[in-house]
Amino acid sequence: MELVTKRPRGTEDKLPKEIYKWHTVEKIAENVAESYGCKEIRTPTFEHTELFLRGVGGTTDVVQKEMYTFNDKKGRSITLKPEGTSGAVRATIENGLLNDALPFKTYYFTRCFRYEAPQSGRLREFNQVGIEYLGTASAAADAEIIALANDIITNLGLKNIRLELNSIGCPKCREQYHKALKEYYTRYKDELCGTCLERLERNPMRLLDCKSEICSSYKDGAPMILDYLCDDCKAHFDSVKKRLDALGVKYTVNPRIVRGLDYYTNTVFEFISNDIGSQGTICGGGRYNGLVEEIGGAATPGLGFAMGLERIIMVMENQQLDFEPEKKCDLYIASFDEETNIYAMELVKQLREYGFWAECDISGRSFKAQMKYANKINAVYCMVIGEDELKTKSAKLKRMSDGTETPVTLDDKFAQKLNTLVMDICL
RNA sequence: GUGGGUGUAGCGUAGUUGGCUAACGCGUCGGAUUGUGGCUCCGGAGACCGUGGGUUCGAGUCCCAUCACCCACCCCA
Repeated sequence: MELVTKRPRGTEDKLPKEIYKWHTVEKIAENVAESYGCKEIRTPTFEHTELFLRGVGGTTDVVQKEMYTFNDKKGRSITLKPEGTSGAVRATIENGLLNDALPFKTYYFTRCFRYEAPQSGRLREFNQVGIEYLGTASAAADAEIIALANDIITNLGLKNIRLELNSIGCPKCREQYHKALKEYYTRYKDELCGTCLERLERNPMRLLDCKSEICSSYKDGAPMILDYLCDDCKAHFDSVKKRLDALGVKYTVNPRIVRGLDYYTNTVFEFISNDIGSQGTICGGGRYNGLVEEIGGAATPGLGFAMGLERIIMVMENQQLDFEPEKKCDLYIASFDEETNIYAMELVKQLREYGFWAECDISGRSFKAQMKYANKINAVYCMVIGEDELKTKSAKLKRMSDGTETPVTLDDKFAQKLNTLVMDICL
């Protein structure tokens, strides 16, 4: 068959046979987030482009060349979320959630879209779980949210993950730092690329993640933000570190972590794996004290992180970690003709009401083919309904693993009987 | 955006210096004397050889383009 068109570049189909991996990861992330008091929020897949221009920042790579932006039928500029924070924060402000008890803690699962060159661990549409805390400026919150991320990683069983930490200061120390950066880079002004000349004026920190060969070659000698932190920011960073020590969360300070989104202030961090190739960051986040105000809310501090679900699953696969196993069919009921098949359907319906995974033939297959099918789908039990069983309302439950049979009466206690048998197998 | 590698049925592969109806394994569907699966045996379906051009009497095999995937740079989740 010739397909009209294939799946777009950089996208993935998550197939039924591997979906249990996703369920495993999502469940653990959700449980941990809720144990910290986070409630789920669901926001639109697309937003007005303006949100990301303001939130993420007009000089970032994400905004400048990676967004899926288009005009809708009324000519509005719409953008598919390139990241989760902006939308979540917009929604909390718009719905007045910051008027309730603070801090406001929330989590979400979302798809993100970035037009990039796909490679291992980098897709154009990818999934992440995000956490956001709004309304607390305390270093305790920084430590708690990093611990939260760490807990998810630990509960998933991930090994060899390192946490890198940095502080990029507040607007006050940023001012000093920008001045130093500007001074440094102005020396090479003649060699810088066009966008960097613009960055030099508008946002000198973005010079540090330019990909052009010449600009990036000056990165190593550039001044580092840690040396320009004001007293408050230094104290904040020290407190975060102290608290992480107390919580037993191991980290290394990496002064080069800057993060590609403009909204970050103070603490920034990344959890990194070496097991999945060069795109090893499985979690990234930090504090963003200016974001709420930037997109139109009352000045409110905030912080958060996002984990890349595809990358986490890759790590788990490479480390051969356990996922919650797939469910199996509890009972398959085979039959012979229309009459017995209809009775089988009735029984299956009852069992499903009890929460069992029960199946019978819906393809008009021969009895033998039905048995083969039961075997193929890994049914735990199977039962045959023929003329006799129909007449006597009794049958045998056959355990497929070893063939042992248990006689049962097909009355209203049948489901309970099956339940005890299924439970026995689990033990 | 820049390099390198790859593209044959659902999956994994073979296809010799270009030559006849493109092969094999797994999977799938069916069958092996009428009510019991897994093993074995037999059979069926399923591929315009990524796509489009070109060279040639003739191309899965050669050339060009294009698309996609993989890996890396970079950046990030």
